[in-house]
Amino acid sequence: MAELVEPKRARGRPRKTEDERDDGNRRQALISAAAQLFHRKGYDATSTREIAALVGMQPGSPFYHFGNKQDLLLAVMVEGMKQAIERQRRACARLSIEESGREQLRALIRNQFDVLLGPNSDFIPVMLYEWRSLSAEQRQTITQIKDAYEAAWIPVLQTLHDTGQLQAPVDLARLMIFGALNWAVQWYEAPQPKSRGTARTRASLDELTQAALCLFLGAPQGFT
Amino acid sequence: MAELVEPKRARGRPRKTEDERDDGNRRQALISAAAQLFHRKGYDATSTREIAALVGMQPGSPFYHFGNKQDLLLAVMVEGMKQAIERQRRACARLSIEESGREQLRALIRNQFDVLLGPNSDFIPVMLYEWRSLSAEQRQTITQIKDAYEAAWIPVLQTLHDTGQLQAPVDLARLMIFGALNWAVQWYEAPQPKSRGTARTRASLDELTQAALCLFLGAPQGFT
DNA sequence: ACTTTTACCAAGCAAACGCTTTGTATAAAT
DNA sequence: ATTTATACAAAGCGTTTGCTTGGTAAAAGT
Repeated sequence: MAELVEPKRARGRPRKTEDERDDGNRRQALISAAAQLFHRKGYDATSTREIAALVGMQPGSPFYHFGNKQDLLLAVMVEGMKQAIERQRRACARLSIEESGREQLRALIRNQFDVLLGPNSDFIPVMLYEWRSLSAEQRQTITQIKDAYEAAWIPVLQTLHDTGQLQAPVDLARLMIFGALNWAVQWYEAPQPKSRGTARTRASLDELTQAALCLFLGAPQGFT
Repeated sequence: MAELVEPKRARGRPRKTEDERDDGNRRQALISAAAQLFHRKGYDATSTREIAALVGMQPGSPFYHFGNKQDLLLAVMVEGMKQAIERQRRACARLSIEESGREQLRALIRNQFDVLLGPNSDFIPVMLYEWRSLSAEQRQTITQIKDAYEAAWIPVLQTLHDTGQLQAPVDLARLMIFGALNWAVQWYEAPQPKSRGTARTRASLDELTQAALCLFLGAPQGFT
């Protein structure tokens, strides 16, 4: 957090070798700061001045890295989806081959909760709740990326539907399941690790995952 | 729609009899216009000038009826919840006594979709997606009203849980169910009544309700 | 007849906003 | 040694914003 403000970073032209180098970690700092503020206060209620201040820049400087405020918003979303897709890919790859449909769905749901509520989770909530502020073509861009992310869910839900574990139509089920999960950013508060007198215990992400599975598929049971 | 702009309404002091009169339909027009614009463009992206223009007022005039922009937002939400609670009350009252838990939930879900997506449905989406723009005390106000609205769901879900039709914990189930339903405002498009060549048929609110019931409770079945 | 209250209009103020422009220190490339 | 591209700082421009102020026509009350 303090690291973002202080370092008075290296200047001058970095080596732009054929693999195109590390490509500006100040730019990345702007994206992170923007994600944080967009998440906490919303896109319209966040000024570019605040974002600049959070990374220790002057008010006009972010516009060297981004053409305008909208482009910065798009960058936040693209960055978030890049991470989410990569994590989903790994979560699916971890599953042993021919795992049950229920366990496949569990892995997808758990990953979604992680992306929504886990550490470093400012990006995706911004994408979910601020996409109205994008231009039409920007919307098209992230819609494509989002479709690619959601595509992984369809075969899993189809299998569950075919085996009778999921009764609702697959396309509507997908939309409603995403709703149930995505809505958690509105109410979820992470459990405190060790506090003395907090009244109620807060649910962990594993408990949320379990509850979601029960809600959509019912209690675990043998084969039909 | 044209009615809002034209009439150059009656002036002068209305009779403030002991039942306090009809209380300003110009004020109501402002609330409706604000709901419409807040829903379409968001709170921050809507200026008070636009709201004034939509009802045919000058830029400063809304501030005669509302102390500030936030108060107008709160009025939109309170108005929406008032309607929603009244409709929910009527929907529950229509049910015959000792109806099954499943049918009670169906009535609640159907009403929720109506409130979210039916005609005159600008108010509640504004409440769901713009409550961050309220002050702390305003948030408290609508939280109380919302809790009263959601309270009707708890005994129904508890019954379904006790009879084994709903396996997930009641409190988490409630949150996730509301998520699944509320999220529909992000993707739902009403079905066109009579068009020639629209590719896919869009789901009706009844179909959505049926799909939601199947998703949460599974296929309908006899008694355990 | 007169006073009061309502419901605005007309005009504008101060602050904040996104963004542009100009200048400059630094470091890589030549 | 010189050039060139980077990564900003500094200043500010024009517009939009929420909101205020002062005035006023007309209905309602006395």
